[in-house]
Amino acid sequence: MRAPTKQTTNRVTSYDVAKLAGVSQPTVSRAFTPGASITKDKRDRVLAAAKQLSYLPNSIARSLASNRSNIVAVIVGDMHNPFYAESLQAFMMRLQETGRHALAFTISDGLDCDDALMQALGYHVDGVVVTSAHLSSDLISTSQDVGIPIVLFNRRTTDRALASVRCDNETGAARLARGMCDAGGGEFLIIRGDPQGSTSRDRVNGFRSELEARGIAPGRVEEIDGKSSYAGSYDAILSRFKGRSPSFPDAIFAVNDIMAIGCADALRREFGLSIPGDIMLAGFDGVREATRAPYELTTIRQPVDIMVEKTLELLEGRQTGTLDEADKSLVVSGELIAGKTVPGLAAAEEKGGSQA
Amino acid sequence: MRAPTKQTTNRVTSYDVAKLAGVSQPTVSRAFTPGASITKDKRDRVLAAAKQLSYLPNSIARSLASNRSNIVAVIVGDMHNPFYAESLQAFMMRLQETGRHALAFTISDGLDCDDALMQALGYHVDGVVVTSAHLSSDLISTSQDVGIPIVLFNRRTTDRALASVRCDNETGAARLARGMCDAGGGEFLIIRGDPQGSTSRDRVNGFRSELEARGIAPGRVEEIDGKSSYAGSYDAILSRFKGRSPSFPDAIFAVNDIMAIGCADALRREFGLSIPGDIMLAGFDGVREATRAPYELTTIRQPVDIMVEKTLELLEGRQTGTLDEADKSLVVSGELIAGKTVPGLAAAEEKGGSQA
DNA sequence: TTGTAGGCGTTATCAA
DNA sequence: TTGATAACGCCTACAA
Repeated sequence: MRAPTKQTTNRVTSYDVAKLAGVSQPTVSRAFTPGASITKDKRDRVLAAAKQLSYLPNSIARSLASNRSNIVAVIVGDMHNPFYAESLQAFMMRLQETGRHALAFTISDGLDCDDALMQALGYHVDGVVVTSAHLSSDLISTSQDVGIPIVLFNRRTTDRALASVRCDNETGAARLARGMCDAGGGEFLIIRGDPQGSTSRDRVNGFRSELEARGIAPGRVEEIDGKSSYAGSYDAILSRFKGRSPSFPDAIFAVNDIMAIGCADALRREFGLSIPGDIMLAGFDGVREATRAPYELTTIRQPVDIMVEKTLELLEGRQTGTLDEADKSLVVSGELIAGKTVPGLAAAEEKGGSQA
Repeated sequence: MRAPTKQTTNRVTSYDVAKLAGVSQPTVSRAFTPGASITKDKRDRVLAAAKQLSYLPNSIARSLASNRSNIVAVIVGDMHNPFYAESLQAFMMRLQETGRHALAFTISDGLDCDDALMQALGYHVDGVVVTSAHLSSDLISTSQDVGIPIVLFNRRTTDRALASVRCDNETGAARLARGMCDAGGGEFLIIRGDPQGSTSRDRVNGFRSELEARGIAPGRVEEIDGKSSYAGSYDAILSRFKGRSPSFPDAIFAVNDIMAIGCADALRREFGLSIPGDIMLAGFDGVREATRAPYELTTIRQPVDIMVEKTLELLEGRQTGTLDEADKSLVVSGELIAGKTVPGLAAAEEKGGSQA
């Protein structure tokens, strides 16, 4: 019951529609442009013809002509970390809501962040969001030559002025440290993530600073590498405490939730410990998984939706909020999720502050 | 220290490079085309000039001219289900490895699958992968007019001949039913997913058929709706067994892992049950989370990498494996992950079969 | 192997 | 408001 279009396979263009509707080609273009000056009558005629021919405006051609792709590249590091899966999801949704789309890249063995950025730039995307990993200075300057804005998400960089959006990692981690001290922590273990990444570093620093401020000697704070992943954290805990007669710390701070989850599973499964009965635990990110029954993790929730919104605003040059002058980063504050893995925190929150 | 390019902001084209390198524009094009006929000397000169100007070939223009976008749209339903996050990850990786990229769409309140497909078609992508949700027949025929191939992933459709790749859901579910019967199951509960979706239906049917074949009366198999999500499943279990003096089944089959996980958490947390001590549990998909310490779920692993590979082959018209004539679907078999939530299965697997 | 000429389907500019 | 015409940046013949 479809119209007897002449083309055998595909490729209906605005000219075909124009001919059928009895208008010029640019008029067809206008009919598909919201807010263009065109009479309702013509627009209707064009749309009818378009429907009849199964015409769809070619976004590729539009991009070329308008020099705007409506595509934002999103480079995401580790999709196995639910925080990044959630973030990608949030970017997709927000972009779609505003008529744009996400060209998604993942970092893997074969493709590092520079490669991904390079390829993204080739599409002349409207912007690039980098959620993880390192960018070489070379690539950054290339992107500036090409005129494509980049914003780092949940990362910052000191060596170069590159816009970024992140959570207040230091303060959040300090809040957790305070809670753990209040709950009686004396010996601490930190499971760090990527030592190269600013996020892990900032959280570790925030945590340690607060401990020092509380009079905890640095010697009572150990640090191990959880490789930013569930398995990395699980294995790190296992190999750290296996064999010797284990002497566990009072409290563990995993630099992100997925490592906290891996840590919790390891502590229970491998050592039969209970949380927080035997040992306190806190994470960071506030992913869904962390709130589930086996964990109910004490953590700091990153406000992903807000961060995504801010990131896209920065890409567009719009800019709400105050940029940190030093490093061009926009910092939003995290929300303490009391959870149940640090005793006393929930009550403290209700009273609106620390019970120091 | 960069070259004194004349343009103020951006927009270096192949003509600029050609001029600097002293060649024609198509030669520049060839220099960036693997396997094009060009002397090494010229290629080197072009590449040097390109680097000096920070030139990047414009993929958009290339798409328009060559009528090949190297972009595949991936429409993903629920990113909160780790199976889909994993699948998207796998698609991104495979596409990147072959010089293509994923334009990612997510289904949400504001954008249904038809909308997403429509927008994807507008980009004249090389193909569309649909991992979830319904497509209207209208849109499908439109896509055929436009000549863009669509492949369903983990879905099939009966009403129209649309290519699809899926796991052998019936056989997998039947395998689980067999294991549960062997382990002494007599009363069953099925937590189904989207009743509209073929995947849930197929698994339910496969499970029920096997039970019947084993002589389990249909009246001993109950079915509830878990809404394909963790929370949906958790709540379904909660409201099904709360209040009345609970009479639990022997075995629960959740149609996917994320629901099985929600079910496990609910059974333990809300009712203090142990798995498989008090009740057996099986899932489907084989996501990472299901293998973790708190769950060690008995499930069927979908071979995501293979399915992704097959899906992309179908998009390209290449086609290994045998298409089911009836519904154009390519079916791969799942792998039983014995886990620990159905007793005896691990042993049975070692012996290479059912112990019927 | 290389260069010339034309076209991909749209938006942008400018008259009418 | 509408239509002619010229970009947008590249690829694909075709000819040299």
